[in-house]
Amino acid sequence: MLELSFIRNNSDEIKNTLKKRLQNDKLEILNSLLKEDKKWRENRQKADKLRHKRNVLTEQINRLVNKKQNAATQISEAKKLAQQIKNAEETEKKTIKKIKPHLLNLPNILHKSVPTGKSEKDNVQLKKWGEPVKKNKISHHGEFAEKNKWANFKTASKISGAGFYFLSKELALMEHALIRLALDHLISKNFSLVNPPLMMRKNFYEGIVDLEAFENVMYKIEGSDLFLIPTSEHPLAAMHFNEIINSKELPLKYAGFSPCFRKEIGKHSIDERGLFRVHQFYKIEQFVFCLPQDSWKMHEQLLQNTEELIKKLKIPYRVMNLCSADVGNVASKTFDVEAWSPRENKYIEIASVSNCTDYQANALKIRYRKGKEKEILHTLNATAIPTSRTLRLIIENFQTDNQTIRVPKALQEHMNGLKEIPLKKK
RNA sequence: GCAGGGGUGGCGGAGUGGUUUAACGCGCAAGCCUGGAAAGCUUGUGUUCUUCGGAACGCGCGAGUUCAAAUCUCGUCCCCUGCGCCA
Repeated sequence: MLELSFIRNNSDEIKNTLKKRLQNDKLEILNSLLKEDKKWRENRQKADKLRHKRNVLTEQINRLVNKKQNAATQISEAKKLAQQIKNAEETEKKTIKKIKPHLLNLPNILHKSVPTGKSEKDNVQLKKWGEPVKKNKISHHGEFAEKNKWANFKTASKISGAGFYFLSKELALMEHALIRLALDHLISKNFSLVNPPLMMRKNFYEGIVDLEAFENVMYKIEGSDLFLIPTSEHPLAAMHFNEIINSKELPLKYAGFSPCFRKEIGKHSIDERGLFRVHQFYKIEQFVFCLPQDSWKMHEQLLQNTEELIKKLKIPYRVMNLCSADVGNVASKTFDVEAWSPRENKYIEIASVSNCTDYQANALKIRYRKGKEKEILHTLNATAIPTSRTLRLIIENFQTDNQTIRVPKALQEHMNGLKEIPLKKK
């Protein structure tokens, strides 16, 4: 959520961002917001004056009552004020109610290094790593997993629906290995590990998540205002809600671990037989609170951490600088890390690294203290490893001709030393 | 789930309808002092609006009573204690 005072003084910058993001329809929201804000401030002054009058009268009454003198005149005068104040306050409330949704609708300001573009096709490739191998004969990862009894999509979809899966045996073990690999890596970089709540109240998502997520992405718990988390990013952000953090303690670096629950209604369909677009997966997330002047450097560092992990897995990847139309509303700039899929002969999205600047922290009132100053700090989030997609890419990239998978070296120590799965029968 | 107690600034903690409308302490910051530091002293330290004089709001959150609410009433969330239930 943008700061109201920022919006007042920087409407041109916001207009510019809206145009770049292809959200011209929101120009009206901005105008209406500025209008309502002006109205609110005018009404505020009117109400303040009335309340001041009442306070003066109250003080007089107070003095008279203490001296045991008659205050009837003042009391009746104050009574007359009551209705006027009530009216003014009601107008105030109404205006605020109009302003709030507008605030939630405006996206974060794009960083100047974000390329202008119209769709994901305009994302700019920053770097490439590894040798993408084209393979003609490669099994579909889902079928391959089913054949080895590592996954059961049929039964899962019967009992839970499409987009769910049972994982078993070596593949289930590999999921744990991936989690452990990511956690160890982040802990070695001084991140502190957090297992957050898996459900969170609606008001803590407001202003830190895209509005559409409530409808399209998040599962609501019936009979309460709790939502299942689509990523540990959200409870990690909310963890320091309404706090003032001493600048000496910054940056705060967290490694969040949780299952992620997503409805994903929208442009993309759910995988019938696969581990790519699913309703549930595990994710290790990097989340950072830092000083505003440090956030862009931190953004690069988080990307580097994510890259290091994929390099450890030896999966070829490339890094994309998302263009203006593709950066999410909450972020100011986002890198996507895309890993190579030999089956599809293309790179597919596996991680996302965002600097949300003060957008989330403003909504959650997370500030830092530096001398006398108190300011909103910056938040960043980045995928370390998402399990299901990574498992798919391992199955595809390390399939051998004799229908086994080489276990990436970095995972072997977390898989009882297994070098290849399934074990060949002698 | 039931009963009782509670929620006050960055923290601890006063205040139980009306005396400048959050005392006092700690922490933090700036200044003085110092060769430098510590200690000490002084000042500052909730939010918003403002015509920069001030003003309004603020005691978990939301309603209400009253001329006036941290204080009274109702709802709600959370914490503590005890009992119950449970993996």
